[in-house]
Amino acid sequence: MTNIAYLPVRNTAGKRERTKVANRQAILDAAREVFGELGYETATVRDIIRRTGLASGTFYNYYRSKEEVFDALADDGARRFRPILRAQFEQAADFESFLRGAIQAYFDFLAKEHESWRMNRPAGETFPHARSTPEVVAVFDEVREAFDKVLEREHAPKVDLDYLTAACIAVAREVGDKMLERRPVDTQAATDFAVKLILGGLPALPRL
Amino acid sequence: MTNIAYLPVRNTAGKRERTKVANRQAILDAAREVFGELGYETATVRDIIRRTGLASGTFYNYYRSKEEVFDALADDGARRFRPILRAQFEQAADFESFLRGAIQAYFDFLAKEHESWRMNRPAGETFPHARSTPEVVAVFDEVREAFDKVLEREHAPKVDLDYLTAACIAVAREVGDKMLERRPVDTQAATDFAVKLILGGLPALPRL
DNA sequence: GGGCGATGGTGACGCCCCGTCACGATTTCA
DNA sequence: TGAAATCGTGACGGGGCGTCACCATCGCCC
Repeated sequence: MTNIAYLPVRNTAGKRERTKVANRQAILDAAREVFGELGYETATVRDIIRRTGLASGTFYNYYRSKEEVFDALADDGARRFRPILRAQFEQAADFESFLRGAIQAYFDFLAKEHESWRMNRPAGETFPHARSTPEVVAVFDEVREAFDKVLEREHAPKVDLDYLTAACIAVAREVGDKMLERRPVDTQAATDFAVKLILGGLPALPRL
Repeated sequence: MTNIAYLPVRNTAGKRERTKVANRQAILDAAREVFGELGYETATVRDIIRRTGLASGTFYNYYRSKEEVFDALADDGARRFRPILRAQFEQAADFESFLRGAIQAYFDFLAKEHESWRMNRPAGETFPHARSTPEVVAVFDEVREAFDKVLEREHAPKVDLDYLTAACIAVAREVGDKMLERRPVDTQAATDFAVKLILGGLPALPRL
């Protein structure tokens, strides 16, 4: 009888494998903290790795550069947001409810992440706006696909989907940013604004 | 008779002053080229200064860092765009014509600048999205002011001006970016899209 | 026009961060 | 249990950064 319960922690593969995922995660966590405290520009690879207690060389066993670890963080965010977006799509009755659900979800997501990012960052410091990492592109594509399907379902006139997607994401991003600067942070109001702008504009768009 | 024509090049102040503006401009020009060829991240202060033939120390007599010279370039663009924007405002009959004029002007401006920036830059390389330099903030403020006045003039209902401005600039930026990726670059179509989206959305916006 | 103080270009220098690599410890597998 | 593979380690060379003492040149005034 090979009862797994008798073997200590055998349920999570070999030790090598375990420390690998642990290190990768530790670096990611440290990077999130350091970027939050020092700002992206100021932070150095060594600031990040120092916080993990690992040696400097070890960093490069996991990521090639500060940029790559930042992208990994962005990917991480996108990966966590994707299922939320998908859920909104699946339970949405029409375009309006999808749009509202998606934007509301994004703003809530933003507000929640806000804390873990902007912590003590020196004012004025800015992040590189999310790059085109695979997962981020995937979110963009997913939004376009969802738009396509929902508008198709409603027999809405064909419009420039690429522009529409870009515009919607742009509005969500920028209004989201402004929202975070206000006290109190009102995701409801911001959502209402963004949704009504887009929804009102949609019928006026040039047809293809 | 102190005829200026007899004095050679006395019209442009002393030599010190002249070389100063010349150097500053040379650095700015070199920076534009280098950023265009190498991308912002890859470019170094020494890449820039090397192209001017000046010594490395001289760079720091004019700018404190690569970031600052980039900001100066952004300021430069904003400063050149501002009068265009202002002209659109002054000759606009109503909100629609102002919006259309401003966005068309911005897209034309973008398309024109496009050449001098993206030259041979390695694909995927990205610029830090325009920072909050004074002149850039001024453009943002000017847009908001213009919106305010035009909407006031038309007795349009009060809406969240900050969100509206942010949203419009966001749409213009992002649709502009996408526009530049297409061949041929069609500023007309892009303008039409952006204007109709915003104009359609405006009446639907929540009132204050 | 000549001498003197101020201005600003110069490039070597020290500093720090980067990415690598040879080494050794630890784990895996037979 | 011993050999092989894996991976953490930190010292090291390379290079970009920002500074500074030096000196050529300019502006100014006698």
